Amino acid sequence: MSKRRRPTPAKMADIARITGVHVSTVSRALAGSPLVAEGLRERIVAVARERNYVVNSTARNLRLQRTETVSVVVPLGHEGVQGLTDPFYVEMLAHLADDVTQRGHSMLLQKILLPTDGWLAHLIASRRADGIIVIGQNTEHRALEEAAASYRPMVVWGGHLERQAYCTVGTDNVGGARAVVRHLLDTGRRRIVFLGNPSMPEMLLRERGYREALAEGPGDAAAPCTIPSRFTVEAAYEALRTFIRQGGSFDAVFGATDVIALSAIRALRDAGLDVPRDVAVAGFDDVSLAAHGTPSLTTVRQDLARGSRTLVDLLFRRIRGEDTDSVVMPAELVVRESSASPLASLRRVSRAESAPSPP
Amino acid sequence: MSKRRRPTPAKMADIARITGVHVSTVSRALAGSPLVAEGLRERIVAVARERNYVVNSTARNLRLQRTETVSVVVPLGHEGVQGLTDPFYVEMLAHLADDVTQRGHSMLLQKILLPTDGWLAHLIASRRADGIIVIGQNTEHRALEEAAASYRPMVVWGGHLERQAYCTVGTDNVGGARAVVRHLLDTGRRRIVFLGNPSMPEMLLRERGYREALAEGPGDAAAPCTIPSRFTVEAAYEALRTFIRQGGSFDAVFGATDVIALSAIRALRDAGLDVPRDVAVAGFDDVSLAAHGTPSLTTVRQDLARGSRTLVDLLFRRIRGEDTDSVVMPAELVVRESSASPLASLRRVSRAESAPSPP
DNA sequence: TTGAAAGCGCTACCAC
DNA sequence: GTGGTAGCGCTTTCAA
Repeated sequence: MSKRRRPTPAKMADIARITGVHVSTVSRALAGSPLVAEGLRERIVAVARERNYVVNSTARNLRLQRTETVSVVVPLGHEGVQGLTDPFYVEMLAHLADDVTQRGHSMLLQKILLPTDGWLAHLIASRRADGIIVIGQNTEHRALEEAAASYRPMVVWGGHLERQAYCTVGTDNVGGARAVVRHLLDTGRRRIVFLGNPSMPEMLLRERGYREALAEGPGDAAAPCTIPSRFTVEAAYEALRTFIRQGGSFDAVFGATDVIALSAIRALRDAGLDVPRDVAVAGFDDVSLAAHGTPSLTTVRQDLARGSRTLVDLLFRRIRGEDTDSVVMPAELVVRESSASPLASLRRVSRAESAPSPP
Repeated sequence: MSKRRRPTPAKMADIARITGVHVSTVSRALAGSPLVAEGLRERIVAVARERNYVVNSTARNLRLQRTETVSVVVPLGHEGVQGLTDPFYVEMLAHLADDVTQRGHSMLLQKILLPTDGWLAHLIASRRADGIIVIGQNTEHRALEEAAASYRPMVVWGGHLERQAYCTVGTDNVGGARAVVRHLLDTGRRRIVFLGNPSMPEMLLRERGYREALAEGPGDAAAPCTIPSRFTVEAAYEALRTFIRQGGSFDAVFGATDVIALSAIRALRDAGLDVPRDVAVAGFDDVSLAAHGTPSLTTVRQDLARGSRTLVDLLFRRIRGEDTDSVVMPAELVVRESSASPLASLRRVSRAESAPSPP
């Protein structure tokens, strides 16, 4: 309603005037410089605190030629709001917020919906941040390659591809996928499908691990079969429903992410199939939901706390001008109910179902 | 490894030199001022684009006395990483990222773990942002009140309390809670417990709605009973398990949030109780998970897209110096499986259980 | 130890 | 229309 005047916040010159010294002395005092006499410094700090004065970071940053800010950017293809809602990204974000803050920097969060040409170059050129952390390559491998040619302080969470120019931190996607598919084969599954979108590097690597495990597996295992699906709840659900409706035959689903795998479980149940009796399901990520559903989800754990720490650590080294190699962290297979052996399930089921008809 | 020199990015003076005009002209041209001759402007813009020049926002902001940035801050008590992971916050964040970006501003994300005295005053004084959006009051009502006395551009997502000084946007918590509890009473439940932490304003209001509905309900309904629980998966699970173990008697649980309600379902199941046959469960928020679980969750929907838009809209009006009133949005009851009538369940169950029936 | 002054990169006012 | 210039609030070099 009323447009009252905003109270002008104190500036360094005000503090200087009040304490009767020059601004440069205030600046030194507030920065804890040993040049300022002990007593004077205390007096200045006291006045500053009393007036609730905090150094203007814009002016400070202009002078110092830095921003004390890290940009965290999430490129999303057609995933929309849902994309950022994937628990994987979220847990990563929460960790990054901690780790970046701990280094005394602010965190700028940027969602890039439907990346347009030059978005990354523009983001870099605007110099709103001292460094950039990109979460997930999505379909932006090319843009990242180009940016890395001239811009150093950037680290990417994602899959490590051959001969890539940019620095990544990520899990051993191939190894993790191999382990989980081998586990499915070991528990008697023979027609395993892959549900995911191999146009994203991480998914591509997981699919590669899937193919490798099948190639090394028993001779009676069915050939690899990839059902393309974006990584949203709805997309995965629909993709699998369609596959089932079209008569696709399989006894296990390896979802490229946990969100995909959990959607697969729902699609299977809605199609009247039992998990794990009829179809085993496994995912990738080990988001917190994975352990709590019914059935709980077999998956591959990614250590996000460590991932976040590594991302931030490498980024700050790059900001300092160092060069850093990519980091591939080991993956850990987590076996839960959704991939229980069909034989075990059969036993359990027969007990329940045979009860009414006493032999 | 090698500490290569970072290439110095172009500045406005460079563009001026190249095009043979003065910086002020470049500034005007890039700002699209009608003062610059058409042809000249195009030439300048072309050179800038070619050199990949983007205006230095720090310098620009210092000159313009603003930051083109909005701070989104999430105060967390003892919830830790889990707090930010609550799907409710996350969906809100994703929307805010869109809405803030759409206004041409950047979004600073700040998690405040275990708020210390003066955190908000400090955040405001640092002037890293033109305005602040606080998501959830948590236990910071006092701090918000104090800040609002002198700082205008701040909007808070949360419950609207009597005589509060700061501007909030939120759902009608009392009304939503009343509706859901009335629904539980209507479907035959009589011993309804509230699971949540009334020290947070939103939860307090939901608890008030719960009490009001019970007070207005049938005479044979049990007195209100609040089981204190923080809003993390683990806390809610443990709180209810303990209550059950101590012999608490109830036939319905109203969780203060969906995350709490979903944890309650797990706790009940693990205790051998069937939802909704033995105990009905309802939540608040309608996060995307609520619809997809087994059983699906009865809850109160909050319109986050609208909430986010309103928050951002009010904030920008306040940044412009306007005064704005708080907004309370209507709540919508969403009835799903978790609160199905015990009679209906009984019928279904008896059909299934009477078949084997050998005692 | 403290003060004075330059200057970070930009925008806007005032001349012409 | 365009150029010159002051100044946003701060840090740091150089003098004293």
